[in-house]
Amino acid sequence: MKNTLKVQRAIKNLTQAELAEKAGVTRQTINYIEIGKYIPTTVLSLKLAKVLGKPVEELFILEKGD
Amino acid sequence: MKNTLKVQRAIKNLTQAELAEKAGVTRQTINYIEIGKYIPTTVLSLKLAKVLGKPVEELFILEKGD
DNA sequence: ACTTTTTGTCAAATATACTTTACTTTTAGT
DNA sequence: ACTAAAAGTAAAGTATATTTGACAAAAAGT
Repeated sequence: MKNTLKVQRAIKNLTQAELAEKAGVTRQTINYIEIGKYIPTTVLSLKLAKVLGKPVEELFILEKGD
Repeated sequence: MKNTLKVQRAIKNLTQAELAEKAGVTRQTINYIEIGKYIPTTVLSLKLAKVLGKPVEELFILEKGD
C-alpha cells in the first residue's frame, strides 16, 4: 500500500509533528506510516482523513501485492 | 469505532465466510471486526470497501472515544 | 423436529502497530 | 557558514490484529 501523506501534509502546510498531534499519535508513528514502515489501523487512517480533509482512499492506495 | 459491515454484507448477500475469502482473511477476522473486537488495518478496510463497493468512511465510523 | 449453514467464541501462537527515548541527518532560514 | 527546525532512524517494550483449529449457539431450510 502506498500513501499520499507527504503531499497532503504539504497542501495543509503541516509538519509530521503537527499532524501527529492532531491525529493523537506520536511523530514517529506518522513518520513510519509516511515511509511505508507501518500500516495504520483504520481508526488512525480515518482520523488522518478527517484532519487532512480527504477520503481514506485518497490518502492510502492499495497496490498489486496487497 | 462502529461499523456497518453486517448491513453491507446483507446488501451484497454475502456470508462472513464469503466476505473473508474475497478480502483474503479468515472468517474469524471478519467476525471479530464486525462485532467490534478488532480494528482492521487500513489495507483490510480498503479491501473491504472495494469488495462491498462503499467508501471506507461508510463502512467504519469514528466515535466519541476514538 | 431435524439437518445444514451461519455466526459467535475461545485459546495459543505469530506478526506488527504504536510508544518512549534518544540520536543523526537533512532541510530551511538568517 | 551557522543555527534551528524538520525529518529519518533505531532499540526495547506494550498492545493488539490476524491465524489456526476447534467447538457451541443460533438461524434458516426442508
